[in-house]
Amino acid sequence: MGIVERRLRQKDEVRSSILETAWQIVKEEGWQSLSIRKIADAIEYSVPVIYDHFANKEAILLEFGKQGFNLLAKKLQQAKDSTDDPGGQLKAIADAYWNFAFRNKEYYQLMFGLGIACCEQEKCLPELTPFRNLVMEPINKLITSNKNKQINSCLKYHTFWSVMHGLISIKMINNNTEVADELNKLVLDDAIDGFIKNLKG
Amino acid sequence: MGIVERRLRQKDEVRSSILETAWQIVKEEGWQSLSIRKIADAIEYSVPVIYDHFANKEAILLEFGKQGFNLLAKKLQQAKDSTDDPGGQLKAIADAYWNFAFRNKEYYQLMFGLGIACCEQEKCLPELTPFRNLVMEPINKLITSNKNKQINSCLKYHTFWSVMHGLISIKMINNNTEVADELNKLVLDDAIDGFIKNLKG
DNA sequence: TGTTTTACCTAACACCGTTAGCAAAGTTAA
DNA sequence: TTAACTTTGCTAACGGTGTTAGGTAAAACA
Repeated sequence: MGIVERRLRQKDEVRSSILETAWQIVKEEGWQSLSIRKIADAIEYSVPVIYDHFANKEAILLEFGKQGFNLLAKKLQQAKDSTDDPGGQLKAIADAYWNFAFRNKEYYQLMFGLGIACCEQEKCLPELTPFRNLVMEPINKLITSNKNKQINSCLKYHTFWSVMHGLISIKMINNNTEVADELNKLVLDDAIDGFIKNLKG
Repeated sequence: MGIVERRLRQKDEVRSSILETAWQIVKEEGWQSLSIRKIADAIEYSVPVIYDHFANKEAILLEFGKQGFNLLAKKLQQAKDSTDDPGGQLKAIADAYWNFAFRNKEYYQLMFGLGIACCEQEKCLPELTPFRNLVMEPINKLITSNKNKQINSCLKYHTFWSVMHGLISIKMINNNTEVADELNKLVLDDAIDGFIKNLKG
């Protein structure tokens, strides 16, 4: 009897509509003004229904954080697959990371915004491992083709990531004030070029 | 007649005690749990009194943001004054910036935390100009002693700052998980070394 | 001493996240 | 078909938030 299945399906539909609606609110008003009551209003259910699907508000934000990490991983994979040259791969990855951040500002802020749901706990860090492996491989290749093999690749991975995040954060903070958009692209290229040059020795 | 002066003095004392109390709460419970009512309770005044001194809660946070920028500027100035060698100056500045961030975590998060009072508006950016000038000078010196003088120093300043911020943010997000503390220092040195090497050409 | 300004408070408004408890509907078994 | 049970969804509340309107009592001034 498919009754129980239909029920599960219906429950899943409510869950989905919660996420969809929440995401729409985040996109339109920013995640700071997302509220349980707004979601409930929009999906035309009462407030407590939402708590049948999510433990609390943070769990909803966390869901988006995970979505973001998965989407990012996909984009970075595609970037890496676009070429075989390790240096080119790093450049492509950096570019894809950059584009992801600004084409999905809401995701990025949710994923890395200080003080918010995701990434403060260790829980959600597993989603980062694909990223790590992705970046680590070309770095390792560049190092092995280098004279000075004493370089710590884990350290280099960390540097790469931090540099990326820094460039993006500062641009997001400055928003459209002060620094022109083309300049920001130059800053990215500059930093990544320097990083790769440094890797090659 | 000093009556009006005494009054102003008393009013200033209340203002100061608001800021002191607020800062204590921020240090003890984090800025996310700072509330007007908590401040009012602690200073033993009613809630609306606080609005005689600050337009709203954000204005209080903004005040701390400004304090933070001024303190940072002082620390960086000291760092720069510690040596005459431009490369050494950049290193010292980077070190001081790093230390400031982690010794004054609350300040740093208030200054750069996405979605919070400071630095989303253009208003508070003036406080950043000392930092800019400070970093720009040694960068310019390094460039002029370089063969390839086509390098844009404004771009380099921006890169320097972004890299710094990225390293710090990622460490703050990861907190004490995953990456050891000594490694983080290495990452900083690595990135800044690479940056300076790149500058020298 | 009466008038005006200032300081301060109570009480409210409109939100927020979260939960207890109840009513209605749907499902199952006798 | 009826009775028992489970699920679903609601109302209403609790305790919290930022913010403000309006009134009172004290202080300063004429």
